[in-house]
Amino acid sequence: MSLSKLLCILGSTSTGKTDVALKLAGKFNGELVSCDSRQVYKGLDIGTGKLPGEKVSIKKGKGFWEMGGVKVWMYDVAESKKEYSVYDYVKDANKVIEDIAKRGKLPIIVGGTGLYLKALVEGLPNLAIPINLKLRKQLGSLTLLKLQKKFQKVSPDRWEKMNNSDRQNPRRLIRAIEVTMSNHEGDPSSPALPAPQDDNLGLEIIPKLSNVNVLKVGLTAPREVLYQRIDERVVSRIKEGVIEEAESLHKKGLSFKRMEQLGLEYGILSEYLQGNILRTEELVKILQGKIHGYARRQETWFKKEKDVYWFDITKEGWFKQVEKKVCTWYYLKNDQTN
RNA sequence: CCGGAGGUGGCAGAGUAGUCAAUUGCACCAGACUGUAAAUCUGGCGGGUUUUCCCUACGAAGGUGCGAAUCCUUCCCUCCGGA
Repeated sequence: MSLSKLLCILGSTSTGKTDVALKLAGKFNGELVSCDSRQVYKGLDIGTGKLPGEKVSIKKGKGFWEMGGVKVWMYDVAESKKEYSVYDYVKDANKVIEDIAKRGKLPIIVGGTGLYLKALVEGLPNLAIPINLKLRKQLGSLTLLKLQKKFQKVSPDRWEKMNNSDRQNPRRLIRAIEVTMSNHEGDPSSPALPAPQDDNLGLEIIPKLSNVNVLKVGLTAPREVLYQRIDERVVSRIKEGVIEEAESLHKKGLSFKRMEQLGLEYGILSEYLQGNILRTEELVKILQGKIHGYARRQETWFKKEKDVYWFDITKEGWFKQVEKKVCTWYYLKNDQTN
């Protein structure tokens, strides 16, 4: 792969990642690659914050959006009715990144979805084990207790290693069973194979980004500031027409059930459109609270992310420092690892 | 001014004499997370250096009682109806 450098801008929602990425793209000849589990869907625009905070011209090209002359990829790559998972994301994003690099541009990943970012940059061992719809449907009707029993039976050793929170998480249990069953080659009664710690099944299909010089720039703000920004953004998005956006998505055939799966704005908006929330004042409050929680979850995930250069966006001169950091990294020869 | 309803922890809202520091939801705090990740799940959430321990708490002040958020009295306040 001709790829050599990769810039990641990460951080929780409403820290202004896209704006920063756009500016850096202008300076360092880059193109953006969105790493967001919801921006991949067509039609979810206002609610997922596809549009930058600062005013720039927007054109839609083939497979990308163009903002102020900068290409932005991985928007609108999936239909909102269909499920699109990390697996799809890693596959598609890899192609996009490779293509950007081939054209001699700097790929800039703009990420709010920690799992996707991790999968893309570091790889995810079990990614190649596909979803087994039949099995999921079957397991989906079981109670928590039955799921636990089933998993204990199918893979006692992995059960032992599982933490308490995951043991009570039906979704995780189902996937764990799915992974184990696939290792047993569909026969749960056959002897268990070693836990797929390091299997590289997926690596042939999904190349991990190896030998790449990655710079991770993280954006943060104190809680109160973050919450305030979120609160303001909720209000302005309603003005921009998220409600109408959700409404038209539903008219075009997106079921309320599916909207709920999409979470946050769309999940709550679907409640609103169904009349379960009456006043928009209340809608705003609920949205704000939910997004605070989301931001918190993102923070706890990103806290563990290694080698991140963090910048507090409330500190004087933070952007200059970001630029400086990126600049020295960008012009550094690749063999002089930093 | 009269009649009716009511004042519970940040909010909403249970409890209506002992098992209540007080169900629950939200918010908030901390955390997990190898294919739904804006998802899903776990723990905490009056104060006191761990505590089967103490203190302060259910509008305020008194009272009854072994014991009150829960009963009685007065007061303050809120809401609805009548004037």
